[in-house]
Amino acid sequence: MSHNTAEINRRLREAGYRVTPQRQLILDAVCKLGKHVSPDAVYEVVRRNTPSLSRATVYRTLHFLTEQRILAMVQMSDGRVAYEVAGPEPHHHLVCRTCDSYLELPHSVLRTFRQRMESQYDFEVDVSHVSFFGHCNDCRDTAGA
Amino acid sequence: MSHNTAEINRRLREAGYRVTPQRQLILDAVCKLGKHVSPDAVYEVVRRNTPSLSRATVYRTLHFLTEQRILAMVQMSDGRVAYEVAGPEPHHHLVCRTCDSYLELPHSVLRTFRQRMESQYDFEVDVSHVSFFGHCNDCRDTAGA
DNA sequence: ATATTAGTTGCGACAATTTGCAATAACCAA
DNA sequence: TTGGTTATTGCAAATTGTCGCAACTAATAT
Repeated sequence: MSHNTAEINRRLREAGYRVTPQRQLILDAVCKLGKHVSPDAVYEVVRRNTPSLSRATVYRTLHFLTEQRILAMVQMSDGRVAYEVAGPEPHHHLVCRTCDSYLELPHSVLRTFRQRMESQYDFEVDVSHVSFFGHCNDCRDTAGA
Repeated sequence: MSHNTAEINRRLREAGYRVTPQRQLILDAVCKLGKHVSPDAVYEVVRRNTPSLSRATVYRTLHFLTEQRILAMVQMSDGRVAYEVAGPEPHHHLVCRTCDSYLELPHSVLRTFRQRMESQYDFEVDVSHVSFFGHCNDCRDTAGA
């Protein structure tokens, strides 16, 4: 269990939201499945114990937990999204378009970029969990261009 | 008309592709609709003149013209994509999560970032038309956080 | 002009995700 | 513990985007 259930529940209730069995099941599933979990994978896991839990609830809950910064959403190269438990420090991803593997970047790599956008464009960039796409060392030779 | 039809047609034919009425209609529609056009908006426009033109063709053609670098694909904040006629120089976007407006950034802002990823991680970042999300000057006050 | 051939299209089915709405149940107060 | 309020769920339908395949047609050579 890589998340503090009691702490999370308190946060949700304080913000006026409810702690439901569905939300706990879905969070546990993401947690158990590890990094870059697809909505469908979550659905498959939770439905084993709770067949009545609907797909719509999975999607809505993943969004909700992301808004609450309990989960983080990661863009994959095919346009779909995956989720992971949000650590204390946000980080970024280099996602390979060919093999879908990824590297994690420290949050700091975008610090100066963010400051520049701030001062030059008055635009506040959301720099948590940005995905960059391209080709990893193994795939760049075969990928052409 | 912000694109050179004859030049584009020549490029396509030289690469072994065909210039079809559907492709021309779709390109004209993107052109006419301006920047950040959704696939559905394109579909609605072209079907007025050519009701038989299918949704699948719109999606396939937008992808195709993007691969040919005649169009550029832009990620919007809700995860969907929009298209625009690709200028000679690629550029990036700062997209506001609240009002969906956007600012354009010169291609050069990511040059050093790209070089850093290259040398530190052996990862070749695709830096054409990257979208960053956040809040523009008008929306940041009301957006909280 | 006509035939050839291979790139494209349209259709229908499918997969992925979102949304409206009525029923349910978490939370809080009494 | 009970009741009221309202956030949340489940269902089903609607959206959005993809895919396989047979029919079609743009481009080229004859």
